[in-house]
Amino acid sequence: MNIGEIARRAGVSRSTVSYALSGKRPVSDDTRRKIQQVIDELGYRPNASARALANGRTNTIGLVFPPAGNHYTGMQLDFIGSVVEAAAAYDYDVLLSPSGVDSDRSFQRLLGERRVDGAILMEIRLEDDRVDHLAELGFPSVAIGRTAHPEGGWWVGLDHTALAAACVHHLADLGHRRIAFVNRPEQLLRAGYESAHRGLDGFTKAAAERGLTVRTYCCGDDAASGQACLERILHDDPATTGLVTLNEAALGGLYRGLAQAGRHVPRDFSVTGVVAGRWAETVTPQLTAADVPAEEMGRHAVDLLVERLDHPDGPSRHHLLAPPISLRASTGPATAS
Amino acid sequence: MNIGEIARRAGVSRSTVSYALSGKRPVSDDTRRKIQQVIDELGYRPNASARALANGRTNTIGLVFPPAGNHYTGMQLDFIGSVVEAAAAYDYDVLLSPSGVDSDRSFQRLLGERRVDGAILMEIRLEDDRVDHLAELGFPSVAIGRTAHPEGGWWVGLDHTALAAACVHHLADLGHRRIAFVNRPEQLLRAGYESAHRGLDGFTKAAAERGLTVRTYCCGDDAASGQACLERILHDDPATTGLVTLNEAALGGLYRGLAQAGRHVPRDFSVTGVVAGRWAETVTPQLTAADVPAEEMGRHAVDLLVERLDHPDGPSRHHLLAPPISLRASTGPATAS
DNA sequence: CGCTTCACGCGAACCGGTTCGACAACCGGA
DNA sequence: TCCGGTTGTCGAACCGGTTCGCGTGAAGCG
Repeated sequence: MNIGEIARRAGVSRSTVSYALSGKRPVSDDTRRKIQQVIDELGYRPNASARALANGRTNTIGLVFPPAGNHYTGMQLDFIGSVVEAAAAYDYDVLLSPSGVDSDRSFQRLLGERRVDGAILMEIRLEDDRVDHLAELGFPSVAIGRTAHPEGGWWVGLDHTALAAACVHHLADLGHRRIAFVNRPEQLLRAGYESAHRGLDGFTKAAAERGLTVRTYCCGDDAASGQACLERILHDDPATTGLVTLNEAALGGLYRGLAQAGRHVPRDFSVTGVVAGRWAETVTPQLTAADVPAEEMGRHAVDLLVERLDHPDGPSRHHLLAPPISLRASTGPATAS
Repeated sequence: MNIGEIARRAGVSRSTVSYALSGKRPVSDDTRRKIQQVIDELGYRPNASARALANGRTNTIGLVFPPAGNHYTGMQLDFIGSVVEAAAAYDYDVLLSPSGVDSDRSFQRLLGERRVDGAILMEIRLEDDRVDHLAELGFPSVAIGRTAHPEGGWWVGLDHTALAAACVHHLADLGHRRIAFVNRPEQLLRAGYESAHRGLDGFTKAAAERGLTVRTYCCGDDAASGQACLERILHDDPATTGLVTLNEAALGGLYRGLAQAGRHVPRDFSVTGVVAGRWAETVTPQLTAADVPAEEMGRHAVDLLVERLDHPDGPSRHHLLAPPISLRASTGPATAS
């Protein structure tokens, strides 16, 4: 069942059916009604591939996300969900593309074979060849994250530097003098992940400003690693009274480590960081944290991409977000020890 | 840059280029080399829409997942990740389709417009019109979950009945006599979600078998609801000493409620349920639970779908999984009270 | 009444691939 | 030398839409 069949049954030509559907040329009410009736009767829908071939747009956007090998964090899930939902509102479908080790292959599929009109990139690195590559090609894309040279690019990012610094100031204001930083896994830091780098920067600078004694750690994205990391922290400096973390997935393990060391949160030890709000609330006591507005970021990314697709020659745009710290129950004044 | 351009530069016809690429007819080594050289030079890749139009296959599978309105659980994330990864291994892309309120619209896009060759459905209901609809159409699809009448269908499911029963027996063996069941939200139960129904069934029957006193609850998919639910449980029957849950997202809240009621896990109260292993380990004490093998299920679903696509006339297949309970630290003998 | 104007619909070309039938060149065997 | 079979290549048709240019009949106008 194709457009020719509809045309035949309605007693008109294929082009007339096409115009009746698209409205790009006037069609008399009579014929339009007749065509619509046949379409409803047969439940006809135009073939997406044929349409994409003819007018050069697939009405699909690609979402390039990290490989499953690493554990997913809740934040990534929220990104995916909100991107899909926002795209649906614009009548775009979302094609998932794992950007694994051989990111070239996946990229070739998306771009070279023209499967998508534009792309949204997650898990950005400070020096990101994917971003550079797309920029060179002039291919419409929006990054969720910000490279070291974001000027002139399209992105929506989180001000990790400021957020980590805010966490440090929060702890310093409470009187903490010896604190630790729990980062994402070392492998990601070495790969240049922007959140890991900027977060670390913000933490280090703010701590220096306040004259704090600090230690920084990398930690795997799971509970067991979090627990192990906390043991190292207390082993390296038992006088530590607080920590800042970017590592959502390790949070449960950090709490467990504290409980087993007999440190009560927040009486003996304060915990804070940058974490999606929904996850900050699952731990007890609930985490005082800068809540990552993942859903808002996903929506923004789609809005920007659609704008870029609709106005290819418009100026580049971006959003830099810096949500405030939500005070919950995991931080408190440093005890005189 | 298209196949005609390649043909021109290589001094051959378009069909020869096509055959050189597909290998469906012999091409002399000389011409093949010449063609390959031009292709490499120009970085040519065949247009996916054109190819899909010509041979009737998109090399894309649709993943129909629940709308973002409800919170996602970690399990769903694991499904998505493993499906994408498994599909990539077969050279399939994955198109995400939110099956929201107007699931018809999204379905029409996927099927009517022929965007995908097959589909994987998540969040199955006992009476699921999507499954029925696809079965009527003979459209290749695989369900992650099992309807009330799974005979002759393609699916990969979890034996929630058996798993919930196993949890009850585990608690009963430890001497618990009064236990509660914490289900998914009431809205989902009413909608007929299979895990909620079968889990409840398994719990109820096993409890009756063991002569236990039980209460069952529905609980929202977030920590606050979990905490509230636990308060209700202890209010309704303070002598309750254990619970079984399917609700991953509420788990943190349940623990918090217990802590605030002064019940120590596992000394005063035992907690168990059916939860993805990775999340069972984030809480303290770690949850004794039947670990949902989400990644394995996603892989199986893709395997089945690809088999169905390759052999449209083969007999239907399915996998019913029933992972054992992993003993961790959240259950213990009932205290004589 | 003859002329322009406009609304409407048609046919053909095109998007970029795949596939089928035909044909030329070459080979060995009778 | 002629014939039959291979091998390699080509042209044309096709997949199912969109879009451009043109023709036609009716309405508008002096």
